[in-house]
Amino acid sequence: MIHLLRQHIQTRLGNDVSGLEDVLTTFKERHIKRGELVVRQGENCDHVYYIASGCLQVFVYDADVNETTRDIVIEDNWCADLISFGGSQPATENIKAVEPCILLAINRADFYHLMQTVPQFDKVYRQILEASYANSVYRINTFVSLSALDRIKWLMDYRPKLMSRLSSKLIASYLGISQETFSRLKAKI
Amino acid sequence: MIHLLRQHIQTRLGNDVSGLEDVLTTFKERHIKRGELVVRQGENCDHVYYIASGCLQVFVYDADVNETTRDIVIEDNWCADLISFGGSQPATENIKAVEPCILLAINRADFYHLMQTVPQFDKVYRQILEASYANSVYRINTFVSLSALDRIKWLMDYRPKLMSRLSSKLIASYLGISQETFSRLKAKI
DNA sequence: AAGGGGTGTTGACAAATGTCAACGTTTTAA
DNA sequence: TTAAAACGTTGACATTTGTCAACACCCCTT
Repeated sequence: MIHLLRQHIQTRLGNDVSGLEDVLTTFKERHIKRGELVVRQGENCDHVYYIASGCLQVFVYDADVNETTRDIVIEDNWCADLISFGGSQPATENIKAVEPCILLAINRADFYHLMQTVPQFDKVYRQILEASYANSVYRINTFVSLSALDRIKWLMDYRPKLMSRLSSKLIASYLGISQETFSRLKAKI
Repeated sequence: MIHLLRQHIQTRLGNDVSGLEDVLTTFKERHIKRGELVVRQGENCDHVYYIASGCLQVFVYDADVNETTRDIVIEDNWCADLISFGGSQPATENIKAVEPCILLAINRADFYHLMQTVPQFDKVYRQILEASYANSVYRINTFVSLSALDRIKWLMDYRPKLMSRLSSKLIASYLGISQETFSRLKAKI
């Protein structure tokens, strides 16, 4: 699965990335079953994951112990509790495989080693951060400016893959509405 | 006002930042009146701003042309449409001074020049990104997991300064609720 | 001092969304 | 393969939140 990561990086930084093979060999392949937790709230998130295949849910529990989904991340993207990873703090969120996943994982020590020894690697990290941030910005704007119905339409327009491949329950939680409301509003479109 | 920025950077990177004075002289001081727009949706955001004093509102318009507030940023923090700035794209958001502000601005060309010539400067940028991202994460989690009342309580606990110094109208828009609902729920606490 | 615009609060009502329950369907696990 | 569990939909009703209007208040400006 390393070839997917190689391609991911080359697409973004060009074909001439010095030290690329050193970077690639540092990642370990992990196979995760559907439903398995990759990061648990309260524990330290000391890896960053490249998703070679599958789909991860990033969530917290609300007052009634429902899972409320902050993000859904699919293959060819990065996922981690970056705040926990960067600050060596306990994770404030959980990360769960909602499909069987193949992840390429790098631990904190190796990560910082690469940051110092491979000049281009910090560009990789910056791009992960920028992409995660941009994603968050759009998401907040949907919450402050759109109704539930319009958030559904937004999701259909901008992340149509999610609608078809994930359970209604998960999508509803991602949109911040109940499963029943989601079912009813969907029928209206 | 440059001394505030110097202190901001030294607090985060230590007192021995090589090239720090080169960095500082690159910033231009801008005085902004209350109500003035710093960044306009559709135009390019080609500066990053350090807020020496005052307060900025980052917002978009909803379908009814109400301002819906994605973020509120106070002094000793950074503000920009980072997506527009980084990608040289039109800004998707507006930024407005909700108090008289003193900003320290750096334009894109100077910014990238510093990134290449001052080794530590990209750490500054990374910290801006990380802080912005962390802030977004918490904010999304309040929307997916909390009711309007609990979002108000969250704001009182985690950003109490905002409650006392900003108008109710602005806070309500930041919380994603109407002014009237905000007024009523406040009375319940 | 007087007028005007924005703000904050409150009431009455409407609209949106949540909760609980029921039921058929699909998926999972033994 | 079969039983159990989870899922998706729908109905009835409760709760939350929004909208519109009125009004008092404050801060401007003139």
